[in-house]
Amino acid sequence: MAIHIYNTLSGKKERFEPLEPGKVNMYVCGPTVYDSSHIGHARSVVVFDVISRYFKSQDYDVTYVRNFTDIDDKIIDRANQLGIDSRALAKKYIHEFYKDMDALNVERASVEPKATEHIDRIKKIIGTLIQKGFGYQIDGDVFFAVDSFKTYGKLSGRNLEELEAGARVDIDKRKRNPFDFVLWKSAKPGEPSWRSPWGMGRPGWHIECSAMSSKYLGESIDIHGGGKDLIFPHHENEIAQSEAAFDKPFVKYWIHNGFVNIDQEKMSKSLGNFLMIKEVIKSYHPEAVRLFLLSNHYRSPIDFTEKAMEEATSGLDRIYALLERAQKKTGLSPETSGFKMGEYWEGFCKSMDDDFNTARGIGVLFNAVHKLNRLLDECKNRLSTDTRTTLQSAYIDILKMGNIMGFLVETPGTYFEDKRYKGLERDSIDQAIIEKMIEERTAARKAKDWAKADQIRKELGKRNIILEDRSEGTIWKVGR
RNA sequence: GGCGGCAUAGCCAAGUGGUAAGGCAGCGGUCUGCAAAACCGCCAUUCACCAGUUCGACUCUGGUUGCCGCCUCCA
Repeated sequence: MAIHIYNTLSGKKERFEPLEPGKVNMYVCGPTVYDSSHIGHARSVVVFDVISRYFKSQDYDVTYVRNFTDIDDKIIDRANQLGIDSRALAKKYIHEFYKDMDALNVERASVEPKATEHIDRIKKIIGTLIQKGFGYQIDGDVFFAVDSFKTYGKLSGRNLEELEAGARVDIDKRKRNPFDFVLWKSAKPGEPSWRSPWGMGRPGWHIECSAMSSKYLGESIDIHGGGKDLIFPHHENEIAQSEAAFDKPFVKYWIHNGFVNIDQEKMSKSLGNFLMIKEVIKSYHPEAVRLFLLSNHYRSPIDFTEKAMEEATSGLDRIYALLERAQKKTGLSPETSGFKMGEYWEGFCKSMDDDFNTARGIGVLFNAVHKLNRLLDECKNRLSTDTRTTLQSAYIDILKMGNIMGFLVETPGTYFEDKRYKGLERDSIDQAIIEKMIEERTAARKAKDWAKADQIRKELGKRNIILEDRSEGTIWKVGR
């Protein structure tokens, strides 16, 4: 079964055939580091993290490049505002990005290059573009002439005439065409700058990706990704630059993820409703965030709401509860090596092969959870060899699916313990008191003093403590 | 104005030209001292609306309505 990908360039799902068999070269636009990362960044990064993991699981040799834009107008503006050095600002937010993404269990990309470390290569490409007649210099600025690139607009499905009709771009009279974009920008006094044949300046936004992508992955690559908003103009401009400079198709498959809305509204500066990752993971388990982000198809918009997050949390609890139950009852081990993947893994792969349909994949995961719970209910005492094999197979499938989607990495014990601890902290509850009350209740139950037992449970309920009487003993958890 | 997307049960959400995955919530039951958890059963004769193609469409085509995104920095 081959992987099929929706390619923005063709507007269709296409069978994935890498340029070089068995290898995947993938470039994803990373953040401009002038502020903390928000939940929208999380979606993009998580989606491509899962795509990369899935390719690896299908035995592809993946080279994944995700850049940092660490020189840019916004960074300079913000740094000036704060009265600090723009390099220090960039460094700070790169550090924060890693902190957030580590918390979300995002794997590091193969290469994570920074624009400022590739200035020479950027200048070289700009030189080539000027020499080939695609770029022109005015004062200290260098522009790309969109009219010189015949297929300009092929990614976003626009043409220059249409664009001009509804033009709302800033009018720079020096440009030959309003849509010409800057390759090299002259520096104002005090701004970070590099020496160049066109004077002191810095790279334009788009050119860095052409430079870094070609350096680490080659002049033609398999996959280039990013948020939907990057299609125009950023990715359109990247195509123009790269193809004009190298005379080769730049990217075979373009993948774009949809937005995250907050309570049905787009995150925007005017609404001030940017939801930062560091804030979200204070309230919700990072794995629940991943489960939530992957519960819709990556191209669809997804609405971040408290309700949706609570549902994701319930779902995650359900899976961990099953894993715990399975381990305790049967001694199934999380060791996956040496076991063949079963029907659920197969179903999961089928979903993933269809344009990385994680939403369907999660359905398969819950089917497996359900099946295991049922089997565990049915055989209360002894397990037949057949049942055991079935159990082990489904169990490993679940872990493997979790591994691709980047959750279920904790042991159930740790997961629930951590959850209790956080709940206690949040509600300022004293654990010793809770446990003492539970002991009293256990004694009352032993004495068949149901009235007292129920009274204690009621008391605990008032403190948001929920009990479960299991055969091995009573366990407790903190409610939401 | 141009380009693109979406409309599936109370909510979220997959989906194939052949008759609607999954999750959350709800209801009935099993289990339990009672609960909780888990399990069993129920929960869209119907997929915005109207035409058309077809033996047959939620799935294809055309139109209508509604919502959203991009076109300006943005994941």
